[in-house]
Amino acid sequence: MQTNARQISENVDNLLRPELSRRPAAPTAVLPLKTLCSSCHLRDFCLPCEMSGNDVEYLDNLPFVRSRVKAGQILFHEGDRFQFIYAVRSGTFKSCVTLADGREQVVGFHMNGELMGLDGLAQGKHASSATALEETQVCAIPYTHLLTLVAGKSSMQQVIGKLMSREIVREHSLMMLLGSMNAEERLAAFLLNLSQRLKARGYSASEFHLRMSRAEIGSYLGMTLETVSRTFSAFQQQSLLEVDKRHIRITDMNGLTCALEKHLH
Amino acid sequence: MQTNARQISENVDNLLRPELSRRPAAPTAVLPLKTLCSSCHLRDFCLPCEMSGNDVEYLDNLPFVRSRVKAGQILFHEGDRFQFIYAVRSGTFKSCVTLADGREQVVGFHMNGELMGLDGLAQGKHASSATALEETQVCAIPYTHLLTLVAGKSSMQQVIGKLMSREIVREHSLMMLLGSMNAEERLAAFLLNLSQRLKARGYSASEFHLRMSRAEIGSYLGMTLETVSRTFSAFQQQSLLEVDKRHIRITDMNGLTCALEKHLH
DNA sequence: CGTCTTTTTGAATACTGTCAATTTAAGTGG
DNA sequence: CCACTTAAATTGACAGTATTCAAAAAGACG
Repeated sequence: MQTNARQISENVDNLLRPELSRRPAAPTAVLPLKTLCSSCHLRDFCLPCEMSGNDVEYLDNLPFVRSRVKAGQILFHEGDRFQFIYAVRSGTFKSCVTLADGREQVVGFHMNGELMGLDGLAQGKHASSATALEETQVCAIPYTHLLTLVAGKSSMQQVIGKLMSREIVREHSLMMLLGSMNAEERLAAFLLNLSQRLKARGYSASEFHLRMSRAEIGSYLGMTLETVSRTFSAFQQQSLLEVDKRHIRITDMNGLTCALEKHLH
Repeated sequence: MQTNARQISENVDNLLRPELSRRPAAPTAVLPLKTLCSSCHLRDFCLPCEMSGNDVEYLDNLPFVRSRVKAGQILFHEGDRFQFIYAVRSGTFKSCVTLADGREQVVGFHMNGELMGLDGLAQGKHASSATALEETQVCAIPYTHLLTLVAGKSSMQQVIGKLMSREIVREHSLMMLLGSMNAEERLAAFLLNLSQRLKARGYSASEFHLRMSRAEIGSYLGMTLETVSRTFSAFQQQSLLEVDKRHIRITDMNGLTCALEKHLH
């Protein structure tokens, strides 16, 4: 499972600061091709979002590195030194926190254009780990470079603050979900959220493939994998979904939305 | 319950920008006394924490305003325009998010030195509300002023990022709690966290008064007020605590810590 | 083609929620 | 100061939802 994750992280690091490099970078892990933020097809979802055109071109001076992470590999571990924030270019990640006794909790799923690693700033160490759920590509953005780049540019400083704040808001919703929803509401909220994010990226809102296992969904939603499976079956019986393993087709979007508010009489 | 909260917020605003004031500021709500960050007794917990001495003195130029909020009053509502971040000077707040159907979830309790309102940056509107649980005092720090003040001072920019990141990390723990702990573990985690924060502020770690109701604790921990009450009784029977309504005495700190890990065999 | 993992489903259990009654504390007003 | 009202907390009985344990089916992979 968790193979050369640190290796990759080091490779990214080494490319950025070759003078510190001890080992040659693994060519399979790093894509030397430089894509500029200003011309990136993800610029409306990623770091550049909410920036003015000028600011985005300013971002092009950022020495970030694109890197591949294969399914099951870990991009960064809990406790790793915080150096980069990562933007997902393609594929899906999960981020997890681990309890002393080994219990693991999925705290987020991340798809293209979304940022990971912002929780590392607090302690200078990552507070969660990020694992690829499929073949993925990420941009590793060196945080200190980003800081110096935006110094003085208050419009750009704001953007980073906003992105962190957005993460706080996102976690609020998840706490709401975990704290006061039943199994059906949780899964409905999860699917509708996924649907929206896919739609915003130009994919179908009603038909998609889950990149995560029942166990991972369960960990994220605070329930067991069996309950996740049963709830999928229940939705199918209510003719809200068609489920075939990880392939989902939402046949009654309104009905699913109602399942979110079913709790009240 | 929720009386002149917006009023107070406006008063703070008006004091800072008197040219916009329509109504005189309520003198009971605002304390004109200026306390400097550099000489504040909370500087090690609040905004100045992790700043160098020079930077803290720089903070003294910040035109923040101290304000009183009485028990039950709301400092800011969900959806209010984001202008200030608030630092608790004394007393306790809860912050809540509300679902469309009216369900409310407590997402945090805040005591002296802790910041509130950072979630408002994302949308320019507060994503949660803050309600005083007792007689309180807060410093209202105008965010745009703070931004201009730290512009160019990268060491100070960092601090704001760290504070937001810390909030993300804090919410991770709560998600862990809500997602994978049972009632006893949740209450134990809550009490131990409270105990630590009180201790850090020079109060007793083992004996304290809860400022929040059973219902508020329950909302925060994702359980009903009855279960909270029963779990308090259970801890009392296990001789971990002595409970008298809201007065708590932890008689077996180790035992309580063990209750956090009881879930494993 | 066999092994391993993932998913589904069933049955029994356990935990927490719901409903209800009681106690205690805290105000309120005559 | 006391009767009255209201709110908060405790406790019991019961119901319901989700978990646990177990088994079987369906893919995925070498």
